[in-house]
Amino acid sequence: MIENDVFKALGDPTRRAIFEKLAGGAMNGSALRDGMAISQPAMSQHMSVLRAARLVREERQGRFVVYEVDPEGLALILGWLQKYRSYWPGRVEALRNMLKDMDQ
Amino acid sequence: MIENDVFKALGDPTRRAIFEKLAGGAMNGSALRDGMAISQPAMSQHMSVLRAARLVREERQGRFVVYEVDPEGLALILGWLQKYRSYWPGRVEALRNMLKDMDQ
DNA sequence: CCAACACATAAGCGGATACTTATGTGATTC
DNA sequence: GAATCACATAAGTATCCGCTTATGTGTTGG
Repeated sequence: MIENDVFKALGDPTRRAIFEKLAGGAMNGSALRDGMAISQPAMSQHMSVLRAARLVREERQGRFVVYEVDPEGLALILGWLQKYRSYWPGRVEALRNMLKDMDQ
Repeated sequence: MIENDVFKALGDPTRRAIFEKLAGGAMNGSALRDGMAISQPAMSQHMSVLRAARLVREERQGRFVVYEVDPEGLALILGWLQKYRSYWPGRVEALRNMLKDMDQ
């Protein structure tokens, strides 16, 4: 149940911070790590969780592994949210219209 | 950090099932419970988590507590997703397919 | 009143989770 | 080819989570 993995992955503030940083541009683990008070194994484990949730994908480049946002995970959340579209509040009306545009 | 609460709340399949059932219409705890193999205290605890995440709100009616979807929680997720909307477009196709699946 | 009902809270338990230190694997550079 | 670097994996630990049973709180109706 990958839907579960996405929500669980994002249910941790450290992983959301990592994801947000990655959304600014692809980078390797060391680059991700600096500025963050997190050990190398911890980062590696978080990346593994994010990858399983399809929020992040990776590509090996020499001795580096470059991580980048995988849109698939976001699409999973969007798909889940679609089921409850009728409850979306007026404040996100613009967002709803945007999805409508994308839908056709 | 309420954003954390939303993702954590949805990172449990039982709670997503409860939420989905509630999305079909407001109801009390006992009504929620039947058809689900879940004890009364467990349900009460789940409702507490969902309420804290602003995914559900409640209203006491006599000796019943009627629960209903609180759009605020969904808005929080949408708000979070919006930060990464530049990653959405490539996935419209997947979203459409997901919608198609859900339609049947 | 009090019995029945709807729900919340307390306490305890097993498994999951996020971290740590130590070590392994693979690639690069000198 | 040895040292170094980037990352993964192993193993241990403390905390968190979701469940259970038992009990408490508040409401309704006989």
